[in-house]
Amino acid sequence: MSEQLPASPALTGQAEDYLKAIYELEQRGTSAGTNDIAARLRIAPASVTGMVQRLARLGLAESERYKGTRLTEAGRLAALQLIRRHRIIESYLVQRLGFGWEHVHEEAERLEHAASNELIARMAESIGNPTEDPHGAPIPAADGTIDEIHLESLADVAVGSEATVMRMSDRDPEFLLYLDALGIRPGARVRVLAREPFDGPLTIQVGGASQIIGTNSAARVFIR
Amino acid sequence: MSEQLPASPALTGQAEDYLKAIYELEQRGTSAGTNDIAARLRIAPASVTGMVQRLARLGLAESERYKGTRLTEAGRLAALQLIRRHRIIESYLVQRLGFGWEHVHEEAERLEHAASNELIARMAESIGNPTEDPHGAPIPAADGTIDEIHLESLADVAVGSEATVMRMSDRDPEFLLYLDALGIRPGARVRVLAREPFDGPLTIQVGGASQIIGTNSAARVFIR
DNA sequence: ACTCGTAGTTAGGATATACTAACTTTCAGC
DNA sequence: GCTGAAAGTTAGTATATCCTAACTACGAGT
Repeated sequence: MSEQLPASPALTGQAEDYLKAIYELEQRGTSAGTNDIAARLRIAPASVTGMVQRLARLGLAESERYKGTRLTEAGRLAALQLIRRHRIIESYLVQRLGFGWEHVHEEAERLEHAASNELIARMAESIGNPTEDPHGAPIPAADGTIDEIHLESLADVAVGSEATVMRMSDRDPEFLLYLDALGIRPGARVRVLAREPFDGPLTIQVGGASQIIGTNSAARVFIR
Repeated sequence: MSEQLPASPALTGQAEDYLKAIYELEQRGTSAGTNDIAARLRIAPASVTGMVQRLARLGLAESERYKGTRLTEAGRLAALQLIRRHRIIESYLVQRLGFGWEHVHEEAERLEHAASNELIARMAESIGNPTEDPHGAPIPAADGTIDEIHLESLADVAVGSEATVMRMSDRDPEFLLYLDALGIRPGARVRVLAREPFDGPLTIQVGGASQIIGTNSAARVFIR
């Protein structure tokens, strides 16, 4: 009660960011290479090498020279705690403070390092302990349990079928605004009416309206 | 809307803390000496010298070698922005998330550096744009306007008179818990029934109950 | 199995903080 | 106006990040 630490005991915000980046890269299969991590955090690859070794020293990651980096169980836990904080903050900002879903990522990116466990617990409770954030991403439980499901993307839906929008990345405000304008958000039903040849754009039906969406965009929307 | 910076453009959290410390020291008359700042921030005096020079280079403070440090108008503004964030966060945590008033200082100390102006504005609005925080401290307006009033302390109240509790420091959870147990919080009416000689403890009446409080404690409670 | 291009690392430096130890100023009181 | 304690500064380090430039290792394709 009196000793609420921000997160893992004494990890810097930066180190936390690395853990999260590595976790997310591992998640999407792209085993976390130095360049991948660097790209994700928008820093130079040379900077990654050192931090990754530090994380290894702390027992949070394992890295073989010239091979990739993997999180240890401890590292995974720490990453999931951070992700939990991030997603609860996002949800809270949308539900209790009227933020648009396209803005909350940036805000959460900063707050996730400063919020105590108690604050997170209270925010979560205030919005009914949700299991998904506003972009459809699952929120890890306080003990690190999480339901990472593999979802197909809208780009892979067969012409004529219908799907439910489940999830999209939270990182790009412009993109989220675009999706919102199309009516594409978690829970929306989408029917693919047509697909142009040579990997061309899709014609889709969302909430009665017919829309065109490019392959790149469709590939970033996950459905079931 | 899209470019909400945390505070002053590109000040580190540490620099912000120095500004706040200097502001608060100036406020209580104690013109901000190197040792005063060091004590407030719990760092070595030697560390202060460098930062103070940096703040001077940034146009936020003026410091003469071996004399004290004063904020410039720009520094004062930046400090007030930070204080505004701090006090709004404290108020929000108490009113909307059920925190006890004794815990919010610590939490706000971290969040104040991470919260965007938009978040602060939304929090403030959610709780009706209060003008005082839970400890009775005035909340600066967004433009830096503030009502710093000099208040007398409970230790100075004449025996037999009654006063309204206005304010106390937010920094010491134990002390706040103690005050709370006595029924002393902003708005409470207190009557001084007796004062022991030689600067001795006061007997006070709060909400019907009669209590004893030491001079040190009474000196930290401000009334009108 | 050789050879590049890509991925990754090391070397060397910069910035922001903080610390301790040693030195310098100031100023209050004789 | 001297002097010693308190206040403040400088010097030298340390850590955590980050960067650029230069070098090395790996592995895919001939």
